[in-house]
Amino acid sequence: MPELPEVEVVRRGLAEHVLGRRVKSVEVTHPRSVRRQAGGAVELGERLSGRVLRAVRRRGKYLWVELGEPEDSGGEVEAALLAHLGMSGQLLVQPAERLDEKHLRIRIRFDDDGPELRFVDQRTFGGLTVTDVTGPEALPVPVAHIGRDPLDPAFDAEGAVGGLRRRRTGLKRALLDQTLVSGIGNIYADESLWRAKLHYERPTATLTRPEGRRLLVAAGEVMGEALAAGGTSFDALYVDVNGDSGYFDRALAVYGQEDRPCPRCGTPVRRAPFMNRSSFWCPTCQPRPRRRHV
DNA sequence: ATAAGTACCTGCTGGC
DNA sequence: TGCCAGCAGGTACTTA
Repeated sequence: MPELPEVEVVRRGLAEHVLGRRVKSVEVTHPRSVRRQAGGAVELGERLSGRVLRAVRRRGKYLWVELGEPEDSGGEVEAALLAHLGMSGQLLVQPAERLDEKHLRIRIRFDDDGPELRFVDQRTFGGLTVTDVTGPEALPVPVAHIGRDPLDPAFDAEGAVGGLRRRRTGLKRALLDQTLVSGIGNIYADESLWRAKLHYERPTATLTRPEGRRLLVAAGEVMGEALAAGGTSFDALYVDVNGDSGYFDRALAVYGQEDRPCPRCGTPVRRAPFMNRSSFWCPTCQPRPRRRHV
């Protein structure tokens, strides 16, 4: 469910509501939500309790909160609370007296007895872990292999174009692979390809440099616009930390728009199965590539 | 080494 | 009305 814009909305919400707060206790109500944590629920609680939540950071769809001590004032960070929302994860800031959500998986209480942080996740593909951070950028270990995303000021677009052209696969598969460019999921892949007028099965090896630049610019634009709209929500599964939905779904050109007119040319949008999901595209603006030599 | 297939979950919708 | 197949925003592991 959540792709970069939705995760960034959550990041901003956390920055607003949990920074500087000291964790009192952690309650795990579903083991799968901590399956990536060495030592499971016990170790998560031990590594989190007593720590103060510092900066909230994000790369692609990964989100983490740097952990500090009550007395320190922003020295070296060695650990972080890492979150991935998977397909249906939510991080909610809720008053303690609020009734538990049906799919509440992890609850984090704070010393100040203010609103608690809840991880709610219907499908349990997401999870929380406390991990060490590594390298000059202090990235959590599981994030070290994730590429920068198009909204990162240090994103290297030329490098990413070169990387795309070196792959031997289809364009959309390459966009969904988070190692080259991160943050793009099924919705924004289709929207980016539509903006750049490229077919999702275009072989990456035949992509020209200008086409590659166009695609990455489109990806940055569409995700930036979605962020400004508060993200995309089709239903209550994607919400910000206050439980509110975004409204970028109204601006989607092709995703979920089968048989509706392409906003650019009016041709009915098509849908086809792709990687156990769906791809949506305009057959006029994004013609299927003719088989050509590389 | 890279790319593709499969597994992991719950809940909702639509067709029969 | 009920049942079941199909589908949903993602990643990680295995296999070729």
